[in-house]
Amino acid sequence: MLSLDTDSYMKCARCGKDTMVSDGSTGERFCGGCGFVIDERIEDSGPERRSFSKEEHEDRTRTGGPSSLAIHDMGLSTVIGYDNKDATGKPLSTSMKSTMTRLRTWDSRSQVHESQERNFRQAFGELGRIKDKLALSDAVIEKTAYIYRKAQDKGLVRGRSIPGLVAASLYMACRDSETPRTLTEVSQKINIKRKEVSRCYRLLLKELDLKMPVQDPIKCMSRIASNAGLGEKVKRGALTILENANNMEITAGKSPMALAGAALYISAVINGGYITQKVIAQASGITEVTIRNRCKGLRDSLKLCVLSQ
DNA sequence: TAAGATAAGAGGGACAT
DNA sequence: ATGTCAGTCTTATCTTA
Repeated sequence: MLSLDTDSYMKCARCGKDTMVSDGSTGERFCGGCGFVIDERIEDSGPERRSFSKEEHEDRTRTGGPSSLAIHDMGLSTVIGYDNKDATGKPLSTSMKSTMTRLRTWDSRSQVHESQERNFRQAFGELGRIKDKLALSDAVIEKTAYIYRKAQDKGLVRGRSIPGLVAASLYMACRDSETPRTLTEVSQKINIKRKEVSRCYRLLLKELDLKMPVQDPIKCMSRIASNAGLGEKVKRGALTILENANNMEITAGKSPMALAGAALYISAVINGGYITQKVIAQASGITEVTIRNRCKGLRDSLKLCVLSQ
């Protein structure tokens, strides 16, 4: 009798029933039948390309997957249809029509009822734009939304700048999914002071009790290499340099981008490629001075390496 | 002109008070 | 909570090859 459009139907991986329920606050999903939990559902990054109504079908290229954490209600709300027909297609009686009108009103109100949800809408209004600017994957955006929701649950949003926290969540999502984006990049593209983002990031790290992997210089390397137009051979050379440096334990506390850049520079020089420190510096977003300093360290470690062999 | 050196300052972590 | 300290990175400027 109600015409419901919902995309929450999903079979449980354990019991196979259509009883998956999602926790509205965190986006975690569990099976209402057997209790099977899919934690961190954003880990499975395959885009959901299902559609359950004509409108949604036409719309899906713009909105991404029909169920997204980046939509304020995760796209899981029910919508009461407007055609005033029952499930078999027969017109509704007059009294039922007025009932449905009333239900519709309450239904639409409840969707934005909580201030949390309004907050979330505000926070994610421009996320799509940012995604394009930083060339990020859907998975990272989903993770950003997941982290932001966690922060919201902890009450970290109140009294703080929403863009700052979104930026911090985004940076955190990048770190977590090993997508090398620097704090500076993120803050520049979102147009917030780096300091602010960095403060929020540390707050999240502390309050959410999360451990972030240290940025891998090797991941940064290929990015710098392509920025600077360096070849495969140079990259391989830089890789061994970085591995040596890791073994020598001189990498702790150093900026991974700087290490990667310095390794690439040294490798390029060794392999006869002509490249200036300036180019590397621009490609990595690190100053020439820092590149030089890292070069010094890496060269020392390389010398020691050769001597000990 | 590229590379190296030096100095001053910002921002943050560790640690003690 | 606040201050100090060592370490990193950045900006700016000067020197060297």
